Amino acid sequence: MSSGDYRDEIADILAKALEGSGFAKQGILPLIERPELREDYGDYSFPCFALAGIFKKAPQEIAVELAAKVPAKGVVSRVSAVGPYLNFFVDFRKLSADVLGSILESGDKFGSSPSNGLRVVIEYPSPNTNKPLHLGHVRNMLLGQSLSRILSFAGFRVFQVNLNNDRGVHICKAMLAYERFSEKKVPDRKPDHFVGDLYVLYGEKVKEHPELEQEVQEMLKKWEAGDKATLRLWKKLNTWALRGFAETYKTFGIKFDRVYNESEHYQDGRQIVLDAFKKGILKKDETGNIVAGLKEFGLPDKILLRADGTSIYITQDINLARLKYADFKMDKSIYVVGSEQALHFRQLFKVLEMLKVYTGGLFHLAHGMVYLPEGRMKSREGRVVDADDLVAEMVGVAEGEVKKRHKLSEAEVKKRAVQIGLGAVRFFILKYDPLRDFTFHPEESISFEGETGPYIQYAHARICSVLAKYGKKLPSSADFSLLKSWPERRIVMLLSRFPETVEAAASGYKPLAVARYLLELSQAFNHFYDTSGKILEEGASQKAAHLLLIAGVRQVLRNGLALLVIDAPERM
RNA sequence: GCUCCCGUGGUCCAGCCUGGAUAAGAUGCGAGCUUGCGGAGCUUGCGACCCGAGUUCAAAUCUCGGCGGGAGCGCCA
Repeated sequence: MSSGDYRDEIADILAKALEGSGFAKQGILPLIERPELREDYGDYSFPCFALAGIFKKAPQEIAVELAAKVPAKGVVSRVSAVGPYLNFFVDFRKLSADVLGSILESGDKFGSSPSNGLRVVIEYPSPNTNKPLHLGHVRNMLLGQSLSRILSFAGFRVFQVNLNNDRGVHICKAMLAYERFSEKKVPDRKPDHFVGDLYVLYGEKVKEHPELEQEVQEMLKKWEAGDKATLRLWKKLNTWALRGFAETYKTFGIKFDRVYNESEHYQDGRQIVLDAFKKGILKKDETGNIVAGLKEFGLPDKILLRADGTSIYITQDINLARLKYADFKMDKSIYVVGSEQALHFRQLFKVLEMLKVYTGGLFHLAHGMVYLPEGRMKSREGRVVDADDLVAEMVGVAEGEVKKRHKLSEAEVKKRAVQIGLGAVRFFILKYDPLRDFTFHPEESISFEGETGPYIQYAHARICSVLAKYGKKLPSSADFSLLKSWPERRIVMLLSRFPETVEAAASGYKPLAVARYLLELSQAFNHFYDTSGKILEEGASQKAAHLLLIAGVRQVLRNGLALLVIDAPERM
C-alpha cells in the first residue's frame, strides 16, 4: 500500500503532456515541489519558469495552458494554474485511504525504511572520568541517542560506542586531592560526584600550593610507569566515576554496543604513525616530532607523535578509528562532539584518509554550548549544572504540575513526572539546530504551552482519551471522502509527509526536523479537535473516518516521539 | 593575523545544502472562545530576513566585501 508519495505518478502525467518539448520525466521529477501546506496551494506544484525558454512565453501563460491540457487522472483530481505555478491536487479519498491504511497497517514501523545494508558507528559522549556529566554532555547524549534511533529507523545498522577518557593529568588531580586532602575515603554520595568534588578540591588547593602542579606530573609519570600503588588509586577513583556514569546513562536510557577505554589502548596509535613515517607519508620537524603535512589541504599541519615517542590525543584517535573498523566494519563513522573541536576533526579525518586507516564516510556532528539563565539552577560559584541535578529538577517541576491537576497514587505521579520532565528536557534541547548555542530555560521547557515536548505529549494524550472513551475496536475502514475540510486534509497531508521527514532527518543528521514536524502535526490536530464538533457524537460513517484520522495522528506522534526518545504517555 | 560557525518581528527560533507563490512557528502584547470527547487547548490582531555589491527571469537562500557575536589556530582533550 502506498503511503502517499505521488511525485512519480505526477511526473509521468506531466511528461506525457509535455511530449515533444524535449522536456522529459527525469528533468521534470526534481522540479516538482511539495509546497508549504496551505489551503490555496496544490498538494504538489510545478514552477513553469524552466519552460519559459523552450516555449518562448511567459511562465504564467504556460501554466494556464498546461492546466487546460494536463488531464486530471489517476491520483490527480484537479490541476490548476496560479501565477507561474501549476498546482496538482491529489485525489483526496485515495490519499486518505492510502496514508491512513498504511499507518494502521505498519504501526510502529510507519515512516521507517527497510535495511539499506549500511553500517554506521556513532560515538558519544566520550567523557573524562574526573567529573560528573554536565549540561553539555546532556545535549551530546540526546543528540547521539536520537540520531541513532533516526538512522536505525531509516534503514542503517547502528552501533553506539563510547570512549572513556580515563587517563591523563585531569584524573591525577582528583587522585592527588583524594590522597592528600580528602577526609572522606569512601563516596558518601553518587560516586562520580564524589570524584568531581575531589577535582574541584584540587583546583582550590593548587591556588595556595602551586607546587602541587609538579606533584601531579610526578603522579602521571608513576601511573604511566605502572607503579602499583598509583594504579590502585587510579582504579579506585576511575571505577567510582564510571559507576556514577552508568547510573546517568540508565536515567537517559542509553546503552552502548561497545565502550573503549583510553587507558587500554592509548599507546597503540604510535605504530601506525611510525609505519606511515617509514613509508614517507609523514615527515619530521626540526625537533623530531612526526608531523602530517596538511597545508596543501588548507589545514594547519598537525603533530601526530611527540619527538620523545609519547602519544597525544590525535594519536589515540587514529588508533580508535582502526579499532572501530576492526569491530564493526562500518560504512560511516559519526562523532558527536562539541564544535570547538571542529578543526581537530577536520585534521583527523584527513589524516585517517592519508594513512588509509579508515576510508569510509566520516562526519563530525558538531554542537554548540548550552547556557543557563542567571540565578536558578546555577550554583553559587557559577559552576555548570550537572546532568543528574538537571533531571531531578525537571522531574520535580513536572511532579508539581501533575499533582496540581490530578489526585493520583505516589507511584503514578512519579511515573508521569519522569515521562513529562524528561520529555521536556529532550524536546527543548533537540528542537535547536545542533550548531547553535542556546540557553536552557527550565520553566519554558516544561511550560506545556508553546513549542514544547509536553505540548506534543498532550495532543497524544487527548487522542488516547477520545479513543479510550470510544472503547471499541477501531473500524477497519471508513468512507474517506468525508474528510474534505481543510483541517482534515491538512492532517492527512502532514501524515503523508512523515516518511520523507524521517528521511531528511537521517540524511542531514537532524533530529530537529522530526521535532518541528511533530509540532506542526500537534498544532494541526489541536486545531481540528477544537474546531470540529465532538467526534463521539457524530453519525456512524463520519465518526469512523474521524476515528481513523486521529488514530493515525496518534500513531505518527508516537513514532516521531520515539525518534526523539520521548515517551508518549496515554494520560498526563 | 588566519580559519570555521552564527546574524530572521520586542524576545526565541525554522527555512539556507538543492534559489521560486503572501518568510513558518513560538513567546510577548491586544481582543475573543470555557464547567471541555482533558482549556496543559483554540480563534483573531500587531510585528522580522545585519549592511553593501554581484550572479539570476527570480536571492533569507549562491558569490564577494564589510559590520557585529562566538569558537579555534602544530607536542591539552
